[in-house]
Amino acid sequence: MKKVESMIPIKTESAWRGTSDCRNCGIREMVLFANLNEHDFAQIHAPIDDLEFSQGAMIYAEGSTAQGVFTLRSGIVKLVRSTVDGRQRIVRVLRSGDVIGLEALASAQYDSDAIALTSTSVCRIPLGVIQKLSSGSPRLLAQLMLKWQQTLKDADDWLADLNFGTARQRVGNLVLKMRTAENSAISMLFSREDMGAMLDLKLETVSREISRLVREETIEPLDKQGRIYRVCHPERITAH
Amino acid sequence: MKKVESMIPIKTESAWRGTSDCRNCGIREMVLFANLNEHDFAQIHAPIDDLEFSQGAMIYAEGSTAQGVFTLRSGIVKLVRSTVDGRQRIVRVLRSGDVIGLEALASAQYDSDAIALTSTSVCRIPLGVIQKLSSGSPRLLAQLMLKWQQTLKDADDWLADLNFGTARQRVGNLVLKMRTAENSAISMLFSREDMGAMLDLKLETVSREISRLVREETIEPLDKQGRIYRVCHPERITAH
DNA sequence: AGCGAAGATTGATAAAAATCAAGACTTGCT
DNA sequence: AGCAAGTCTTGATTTTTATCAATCTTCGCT
Repeated sequence: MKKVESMIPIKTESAWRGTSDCRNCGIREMVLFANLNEHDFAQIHAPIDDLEFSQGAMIYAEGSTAQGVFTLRSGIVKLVRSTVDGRQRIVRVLRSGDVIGLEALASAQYDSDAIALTSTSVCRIPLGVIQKLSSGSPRLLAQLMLKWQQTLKDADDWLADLNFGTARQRVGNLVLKMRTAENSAISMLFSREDMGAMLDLKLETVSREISRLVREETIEPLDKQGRIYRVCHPERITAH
Repeated sequence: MKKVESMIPIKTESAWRGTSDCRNCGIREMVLFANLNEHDFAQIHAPIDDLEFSQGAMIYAEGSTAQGVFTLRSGIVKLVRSTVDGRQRIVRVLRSGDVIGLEALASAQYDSDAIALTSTSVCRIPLGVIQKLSSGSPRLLAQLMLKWQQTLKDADDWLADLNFGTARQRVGNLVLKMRTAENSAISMLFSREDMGAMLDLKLETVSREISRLVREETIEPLDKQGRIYRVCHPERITAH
């Protein structure tokens, strides 16, 4: 009953880019180490690796033993679960500043596959580092709570916004959700098959709804492969 | 555009049943205070209230300021979010031993409505108690991580299992998920409208699929209102 | 530049679910 | 017991989405 996709060998190439200098990290305010002080940093004894994954590479597999928690510096990552009947369901998509694999802190294993949708740069923080800091630094503890809460809210948002209503509404809401942080008029999408797995729609239906949005001039394609769009009239998606 | 349901005045009756004696709580192993010792308990200075909510009562509202986190001692609670277009979406259902409103720890407000589906008994733990203990007790901290992780996994499970596939599969999976802890052959369901809001199906579709399961003798009704069923052949739901 | 593979689009048709509508069953109330 | 309100069930029909199938585009490769 295995689907063809699962036959394709999973790429696992990742490149070690060095050890992170967290004190001077460009996205430090967004992530776990946001408000640590020198005393906190002094307690970090294990190296925090800076890793690079290419598109399609698997960052970790569902059920595998966890070495650490990841911070997504750049790129887009999908969390995939296999359902009872063997199909693949994308439960969420993560972007810069998000924490990947937080669940490992509690159970030392991952609850889903994490796969890079674009080439991706992450920091891997060993579980021991977080465990040590969480009891010693109230600053990290607060940040950790915040990340748990954001992750949970994200999960619920994903369910409430993207898996409810007609195909038109779902595709529209995904377009809105995938607008970039830098420019809220630009939305970066995925392959039609991945979008289908996110929205519980078939890829043809996704394609039709995207085409319709383009035809109605609500969005405008900016590339030739149908991945980047300008959102001209977001209000037309929200409305109705 | 408001739906009729939202016009119905929300019942808020709750009864104070006293102050909890957490040391001797019957479900202590299941919940936050699982492995606290005497020293930890001595640090609890605010009273933990034992509250009772009747069916349909709201435990808290989305966006409201949080006084505490709740532990569900008995009963069933739905978490409801209003979507952009004003409809109601049930994001999850919680049962005995689950923690309600964990998100309040990070942001001091709740991310959804919590409404009792049956009459319900909860403990309310003031935020301050958990904040104090989480920095002082590694035992509570570990338990807290575990609850975050369980809650997140629950959310993702809900999405992957219950909002994917045909109406038949969704209703079937809900029946399986709602089997009671005491007797895995008994499943306790909800109003067809609530089930629809959980599965993103219309109530008539839910009704038809339940009828079909009964007709095919996969499940057997045990009450007259269609809330309690015996699951005779769980394998028929999983299969195909 | 031409070829081939992978992905996207579009069309025709079938299947699934929503909608509209009627009737049946439960339960609480007087 | 009888009535009323609410919920559940079932049927007929329409709308939406899936399925099957045929191009069309883009992009990497030689």
